[in-house]
Amino acid sequence: MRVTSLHSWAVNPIQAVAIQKDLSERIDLRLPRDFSLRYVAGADVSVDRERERIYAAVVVLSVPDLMVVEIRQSAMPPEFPYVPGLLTFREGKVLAAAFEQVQTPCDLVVFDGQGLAHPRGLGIASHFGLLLGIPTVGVGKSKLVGDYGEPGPDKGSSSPLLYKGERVGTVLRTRRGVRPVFVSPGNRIDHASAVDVVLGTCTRYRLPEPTRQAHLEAGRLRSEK
DNA sequence: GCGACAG
DNA sequence: ATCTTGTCGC
Repeated sequence: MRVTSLHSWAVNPIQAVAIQKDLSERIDLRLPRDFSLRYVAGADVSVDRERERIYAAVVVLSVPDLMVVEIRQSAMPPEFPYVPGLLTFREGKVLAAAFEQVQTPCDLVVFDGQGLAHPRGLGIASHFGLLLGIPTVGVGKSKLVGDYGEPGPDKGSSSPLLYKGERVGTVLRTRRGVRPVFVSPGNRIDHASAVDVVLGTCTRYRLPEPTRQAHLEAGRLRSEK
């Protein structure tokens, strides 16, 4: 996959915020007219503070069978601290290196984190949506910003996530009884479609397969040796 | 000043 | 994110 160089990764928190404000203006929540989901990818990272190493994995699955068809990994020293709201600048560089190796023509990517549901409207899913040029969805295990009502207990139950008077995502129950996940559009996708993609890629676990598989692969890379 | 705070 | 086996509950 081609990762557009819209900016440097060698920045400080002040510059990172400026980049987010600038890029957020380019977010488009409209689904491409010719969109069809044949291959979906998932991305995630694992961090080893002891070895001072951050491991990334991008896994591609076919749709609708959800079989893993490609796995790409990358590792490097962390160069940016974890700061709520600036996650992309900690995980971005190593993730980009993994995406560059992907050969399968992916139609959409699911990220472990927020998309639109971010202080400046540019969570990791939105940011990479711009860098990759294809639809992206953010699926966070917890909330970063916004208010919501607890969704019902059944799988598929949801409630809108609101922030500053706007809808920024959906709090979605992906399995009966489990804690809900926070789904938000990255770029080039709407709220309803984002939820459809998540429900369509969830099997027997709380997290969708793309992200779940990526999480496992990042962990395996970290464990080898 | 106080509370919130993706991974 | 990460430290970590068994165990309580649907």
